[in-house]
Amino acid sequence: MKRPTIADVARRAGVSKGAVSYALNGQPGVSEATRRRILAIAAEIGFSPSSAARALSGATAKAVGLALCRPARILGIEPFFMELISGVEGELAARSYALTLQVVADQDAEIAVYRRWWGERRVDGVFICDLRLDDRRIPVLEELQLPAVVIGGPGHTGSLPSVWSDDAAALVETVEYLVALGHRRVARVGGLPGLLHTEIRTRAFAEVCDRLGLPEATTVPSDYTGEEGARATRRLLSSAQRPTAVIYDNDVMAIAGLSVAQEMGLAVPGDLSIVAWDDSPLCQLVHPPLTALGRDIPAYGAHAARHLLAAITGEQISAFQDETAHLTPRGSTAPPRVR
Amino acid sequence: MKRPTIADVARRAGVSKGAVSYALNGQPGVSEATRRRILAIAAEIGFSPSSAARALSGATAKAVGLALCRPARILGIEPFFMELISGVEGELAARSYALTLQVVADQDAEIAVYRRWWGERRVDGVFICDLRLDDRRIPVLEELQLPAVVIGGPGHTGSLPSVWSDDAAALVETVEYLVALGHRRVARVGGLPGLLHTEIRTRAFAEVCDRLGLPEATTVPSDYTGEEGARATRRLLSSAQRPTAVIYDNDVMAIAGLSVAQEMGLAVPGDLSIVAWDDSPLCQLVHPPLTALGRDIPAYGAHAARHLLAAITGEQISAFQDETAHLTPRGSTAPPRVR
DNA sequence: CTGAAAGCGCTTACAG
DNA sequence: CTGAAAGCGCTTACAG
Repeated sequence: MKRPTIADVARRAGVSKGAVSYALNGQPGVSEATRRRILAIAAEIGFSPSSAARALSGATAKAVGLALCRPARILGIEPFFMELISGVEGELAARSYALTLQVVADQDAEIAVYRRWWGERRVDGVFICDLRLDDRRIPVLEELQLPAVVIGGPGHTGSLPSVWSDDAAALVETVEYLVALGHRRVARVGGLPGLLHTEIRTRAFAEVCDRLGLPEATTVPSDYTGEEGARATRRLLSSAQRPTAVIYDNDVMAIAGLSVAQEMGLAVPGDLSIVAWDDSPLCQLVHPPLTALGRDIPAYGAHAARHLLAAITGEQISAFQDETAHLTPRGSTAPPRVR
Repeated sequence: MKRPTIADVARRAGVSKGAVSYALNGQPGVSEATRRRILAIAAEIGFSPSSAARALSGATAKAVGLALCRPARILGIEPFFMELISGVEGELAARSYALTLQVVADQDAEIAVYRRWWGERRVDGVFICDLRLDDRRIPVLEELQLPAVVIGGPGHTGSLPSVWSDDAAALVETVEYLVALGHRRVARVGGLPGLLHTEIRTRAFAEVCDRLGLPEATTVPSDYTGEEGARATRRLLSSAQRPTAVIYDNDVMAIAGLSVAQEMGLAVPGDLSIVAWDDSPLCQLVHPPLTALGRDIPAYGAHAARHLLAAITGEQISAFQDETAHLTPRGSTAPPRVR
């Protein structure tokens, strides 16, 4: 089947190709009646302008890029990215933008992808995830002047705009809640060290514990997998002064921690309270259901997409603060049992 | 920063644009020495050919499309798609193909996306997931002659090639295993009705139960969510002749079923054995760990990608049978406790 | 082996 | 308001 071109539409409408282009793009230069007729014909013969031709003649590629740098098993098990993508897509689809996805092995590969996309003019802009301290991607994107929105922060984004959520505040709220329940020995199983949001949470945890006069604010670093979450939990629960509450940096580790507690004969929440960051449906599937820090991730993605599209059209945008995660208490937290 | 074009490379190399094109694409027409020099210069100034220009001049778009038709919360919670995408990406990246992802609301929207992609020449081919009986997407893709690979089957793919796994065989193996353990009342919580693989499993379940002389092979339809899995489980466990073993069509429903059993005071596996289809890391996070039917999903995606790329280059390909899921027995299955 | 040129399908000033 | 034409950056026959 032959793809219809703008010339086919022009011929059938009895106008020039230029007129068709104006009509399609909502530009002045054609009468309203002609525009209607052209649009009707285009729809009738199933015409969509060639994205290549459009991109080549100076218009935009109508595509944005997302490079993800996580191994397959972590990517699969964390609902975060798919929920984010769903939200991004909603916003993009409304403007007929495509999302180009690439899974990369490391930061060098990711930077190479950005350079290639830029050279190929394949995307009009990109999202940056998993921001790091001194992130090497930032200066590259600044140099290329490729529109970009950082999903994360605050700060450490160079001159790039960002969409972020106040993790420090959410963590403080959580610790204060646990302390209000009567907990004094609170520990944390953290995400990958080096990621900005991990560091922000770690610092906030240390500060709030210090402020509230809690003994030692232990953060055990981990990598978001269930295995590591389980191992970290065993270590914490085997110590002489074991914690009565643990905060996990994602839901999968929290579920693994719950299993470990049960396997070690500790009652949840009687002997151990558990809080999960990222409130996915998984948290409500286990027994007891997990108290969790949640927020609307698809909406977060939608905001990021909206800002990226604005940046592409040349609007001057800066940092946007998304909602702060809120705590939903469920069965996994309670006052510590007196021993 | 200005993007380098083929003309920049040609100028610096002192050759024509045509020569640069030949050198870049490994075509004859330039000497080996010249080719090397051109490639070195291209690398030096960071030149990547414009994908738009390339696509416009008759070459391929160097992109394939994947449209996903599931709501955000299901998309997020099922590791399947992200694992599939990871595998697809590995194969695509090796050939510098991009993956264009689109989340759609329903089949009509999905079909519209295919027509648009085709008209825009945005992709060279597409993957089709979640095959249905009498799938309306098949004739559209045949009509458009857009290269496509169906991820699913066997059969019901019209003239399109497919990559599939023998779900019927896996289900039979599972039921036979449960019967060998001594189970007689086996039930199943199925996936979305209408999806081909759901129907294949349902039919295989009915047949094997009949062959082995088991009483009534009940399949309760569901939708892959934990809530529905829990509800279906409550219904099954509340019946007079409750099953002693349940097979779930995904891991999330199985985990929900485990919670329901515990909430109803039934021991797993003593009173109830549980088998999950899709052996994600989640299955090992719960207590007891779930016996599961698993296979290598990233590899499945890689095979699909390899076949799609072959179809795009015009190779004649047909159906490819991937490995059959195999059962990994864990703590959630055992002989039924005598009552 | 190399160079000059046409053409892919659009967009967008520029005349009418 | 409309038409003719240049140009985006490649690929690929066609001459030399």
